Amino acid sequence: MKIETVLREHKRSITPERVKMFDFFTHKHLSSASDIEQAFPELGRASIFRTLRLFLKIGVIRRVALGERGENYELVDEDSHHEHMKCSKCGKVVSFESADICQKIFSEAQKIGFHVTEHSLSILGVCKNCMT
Amino acid sequence: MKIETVLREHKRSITPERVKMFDFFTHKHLSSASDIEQAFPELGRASIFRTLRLFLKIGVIRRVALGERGENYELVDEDSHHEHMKCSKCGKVVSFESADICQKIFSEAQKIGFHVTEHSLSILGVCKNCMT
DNA sequence: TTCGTTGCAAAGCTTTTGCACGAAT
DNA sequence: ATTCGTGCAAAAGCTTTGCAACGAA
Repeated sequence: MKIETVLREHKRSITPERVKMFDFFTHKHLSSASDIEQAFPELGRASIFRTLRLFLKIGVIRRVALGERGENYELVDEDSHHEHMKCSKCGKVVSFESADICQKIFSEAQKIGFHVTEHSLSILGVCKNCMT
Repeated sequence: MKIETVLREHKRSITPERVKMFDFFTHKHLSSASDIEQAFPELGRASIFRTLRLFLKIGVIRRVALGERGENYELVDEDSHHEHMKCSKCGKVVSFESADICQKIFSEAQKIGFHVTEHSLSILGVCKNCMT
């Protein structure tokens, strides 16, 4: 996915700030606003939040809830659905394929008469290492 | 479930503030800190947050993510697992049984070597009425 | 040139902390 | 009597907004 193309499709300007943030997500898969702020101190905080909102809106990233203050985001991957599990001791995050959970959610939504636009599974626990 | 018993089991004082908050959850199932603050203006904000944290810790309530600023909480129901779907137009929240999703999560966690302590599924969408 | 986007600073919310007073055990 | 919990006020963390200046189209 080329961010330039997506921005053009949505009639939004291609700016160095947006390209920087997009590139950041391609190498740090799960990031928060403050991760980005630390990585690019020259970016204004407001622009970071505005760009995150834009990326959400045009479907470039999605929110990932992990039971914390402050949201996390990751690039949307069209053809692979996964969710995250976070160790509340060491902070490690593990992802796993979740196509079947996705499917379950959609079928449940259909029963109720809901059109799902966004979903996120937040799992906290303790990893093998931290179980002592 | 009697809150007095649970508090006693955990060697915590039984106070009118804690009882009030517990009772509030029994009739308004999904609530945020500010819902409680509005319902009981006489309670200090700090005590509300402290009590929420206590209730979380002793397993009386659980966090419910709904893609918003500010957390929501609900009473833990030992023998029925459900999750929530929220309409982003009208704000309506619908819950649905999710025993099978729960099971899937636990089996996935086992594979990875994780012990799940808390999980929450956040689903946003558009309900039948709002689909125009 | 025009309109969208940025950075800064200030404001807004939600949540936490320190401390003295008051209540529960 | 002692310990635990409360309220207040202040601080801290995260996110949004207003506005003037700047850069993309």
